[in-house]
Amino acid sequence: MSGSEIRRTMPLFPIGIVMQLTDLTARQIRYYEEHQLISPARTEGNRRMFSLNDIDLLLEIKDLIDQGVNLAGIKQLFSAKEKQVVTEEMQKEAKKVRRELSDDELRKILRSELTQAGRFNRSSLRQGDMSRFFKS
Amino acid sequence: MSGSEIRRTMPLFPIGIVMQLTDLTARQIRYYEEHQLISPARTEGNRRMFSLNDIDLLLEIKDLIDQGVNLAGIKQLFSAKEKQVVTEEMQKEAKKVRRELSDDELRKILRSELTQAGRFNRSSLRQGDMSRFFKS
DNA sequence: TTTTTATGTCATAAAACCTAACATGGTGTT
DNA sequence: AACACCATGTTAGGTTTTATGACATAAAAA
Repeated sequence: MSGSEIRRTMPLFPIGIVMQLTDLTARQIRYYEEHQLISPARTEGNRRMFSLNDIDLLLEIKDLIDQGVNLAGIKQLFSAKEKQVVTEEMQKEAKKVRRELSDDELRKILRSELTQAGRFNRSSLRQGDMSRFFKS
Repeated sequence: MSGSEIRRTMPLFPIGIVMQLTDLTARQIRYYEEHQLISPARTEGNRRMFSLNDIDLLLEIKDLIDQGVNLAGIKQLFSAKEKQVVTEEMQKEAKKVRRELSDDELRKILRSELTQAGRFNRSSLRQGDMSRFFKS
């Protein structure tokens, strides 16, 4: 493991490249940032730098706009998705905890989970997948 | 398969990012280009844009320089590697052809290959592998 | 010692990007 | 119809980043 790893969150691309990759105009990209659908990093000199995740988000935004969803709607969908991620993590954590519980306690938890079911929207957006970008 | 695929050869990164990723100075990168170890693409406005492959090459150059190899040597190594790639393709092709040959002809070919063995340097450079960059 | 190699540094010019402001075609409301 | 708002286009003026070319220099090679 070298020290120079890049994450999907690492800011790599200037806006010009992102324009090509997403087929959005600079105006659109900046507008979406202004409305907090994305938050690209900035260089010391204040230039936007986008990560792979940012590009995924922009592609999702584009899809949704093509489907007639307005920015307010997209914002809602995004925050719903965040919630979903949170609940997924909660579920994992719950599983961990369960293993350390007695069967008795486990039954209690299961019962309470069942009575609270359906709290969150379970439908998922198309997951951003950069694999279509990186062919060898 | 969408129309917006990115290949390892697709010019994506400006020199500033490449500097961070490779820990080389702009001067070094330009010098290596001047001596034809890399050939990054150019924008309409004449700015260098680097692909993932370019970055791999730069990292290999850096490694070799750290090991005391000079630019002339690196150039040789690179063209040797190209040759190797070619021979690999030749070998594949040869395999294909062999399947269409009679056992008799096959024996002839094998004999001639054996008598000509060791023509090319078989040692391989560390293959550039961007997987260290793209962690999820 | 002289030359070559690899890199640093500086000056100048241009490309790419920034923000801010105003313009405009739809869409929805009164 | 008149108005307002949304999403985007366009233009202007300023800053950052990159390009090239020239000169400087330490280390290695000749």
